[in-house]
Amino acid sequence: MIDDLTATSTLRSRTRNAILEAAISVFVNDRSTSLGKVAERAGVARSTLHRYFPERSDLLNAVREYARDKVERIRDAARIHEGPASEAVVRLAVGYLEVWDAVMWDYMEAEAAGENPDESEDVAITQLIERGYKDGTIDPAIPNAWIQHTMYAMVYSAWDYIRAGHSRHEAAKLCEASIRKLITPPSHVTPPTTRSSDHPFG
Amino acid sequence: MIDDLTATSTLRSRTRNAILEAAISVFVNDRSTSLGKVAERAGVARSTLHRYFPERSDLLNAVREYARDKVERIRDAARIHEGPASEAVVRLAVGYLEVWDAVMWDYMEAEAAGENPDESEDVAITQLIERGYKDGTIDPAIPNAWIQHTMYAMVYSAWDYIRAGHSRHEAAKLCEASIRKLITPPSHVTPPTTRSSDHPFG
DNA sequence: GCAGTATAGGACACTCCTGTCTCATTTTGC
DNA sequence: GCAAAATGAGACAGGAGTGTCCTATACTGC
Repeated sequence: MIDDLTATSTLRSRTRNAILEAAISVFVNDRSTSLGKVAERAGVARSTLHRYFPERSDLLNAVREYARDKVERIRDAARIHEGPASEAVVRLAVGYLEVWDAVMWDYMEAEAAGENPDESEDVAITQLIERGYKDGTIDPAIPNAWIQHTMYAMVYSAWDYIRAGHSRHEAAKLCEASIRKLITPPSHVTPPTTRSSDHPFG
Repeated sequence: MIDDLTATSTLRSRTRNAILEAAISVFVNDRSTSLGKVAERAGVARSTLHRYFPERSDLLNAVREYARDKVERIRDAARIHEGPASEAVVRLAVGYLEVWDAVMWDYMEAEAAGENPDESEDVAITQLIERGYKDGTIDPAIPNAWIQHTMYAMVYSAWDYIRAGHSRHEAAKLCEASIRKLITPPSHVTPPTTRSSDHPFG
């Protein structure tokens, strides 16, 4: 689990983290949740919350940064420059599943802020998919933007599948297999790094 | 376009429909939008809105019913009992794309209301997929619930793809092709009803 | 054209959320 | 154990949304 993020075990940062975690977990469902409920969720008095984040916008900005860091950390861990591009995409997706609330936040932020078409596209991921076109592990007939959309959609599916009562492990396996199906070129066989002895839906 | 739904051209029902359309289009983005903004969006005074729906909950209930009807109408039009099950799933998905706001609403409602696992599963769709397992057009290795999740996810992807500036036609095509990739059994070739001369990503 | 109906616009009290205070209590670091 | 720091609990005014009401205006069917 990636939980002790910036956990400099001092009280201040523990409280701050508790508030941010509560905020992100609550705001992904309803962005207009009252600060009172955020504080309650964090196990903290509303006055304390205001001490850390004087105005609502301060909290929102902090959550923005917090989520961005969280997602970037996962992206780094996915080593998207290593191995076949298609497998890197799968690793990235499974990683995203771990910090879905932050990913969701980032995604919504990008949508809300960016009025330009496809501003939500991430440069690093766009390049990763380009690499996949070249190394032959991603079907070049599928537009880059569409692959990004469907990757996020699969992660969301998996997260929702977990929420519906299924195991995280099963959801991750299904998510992996589905993404491979979506992006693998028609003629391509199972990528080398994957143990092909396992049935995709084991 | 499916627009003149219950359009009994009388003024009352036209106003009512305008309010409901405005409500659903606004609430899918932010469930807590003020009634003033809903009224403004509908081109109607707030007092008029209150005349039709005295309390906020009345409007919410009406939207719930309105969305449900809209989705059911699309489902009927998709003729899910005809032809290969996989193609029926594709037809259903493309239909859902037409009334995405209503589908989204239904989905969120089911999630919010249902605390039981998988309550969001729809009986008719569950049976459709079961039929697909039997007629060999849907991979029986993929769990029924997962197929439903991914189908919704693909429709969402397509809708978001459109919102990002791409054409509705392209989004629908990509959605179709992706769903086929996801659910078709490994050994299965292009289903009979589809013109196999077209490249899936034309 | 006329009576009946529907609407726009605004006033009003009420509730909830917000941001700012203050003060007592608890926890930390030494 | 003690001083400093952090927290909890509550008061308070201002703002926004809600629900109810009323009146003048625009529209409908006959």
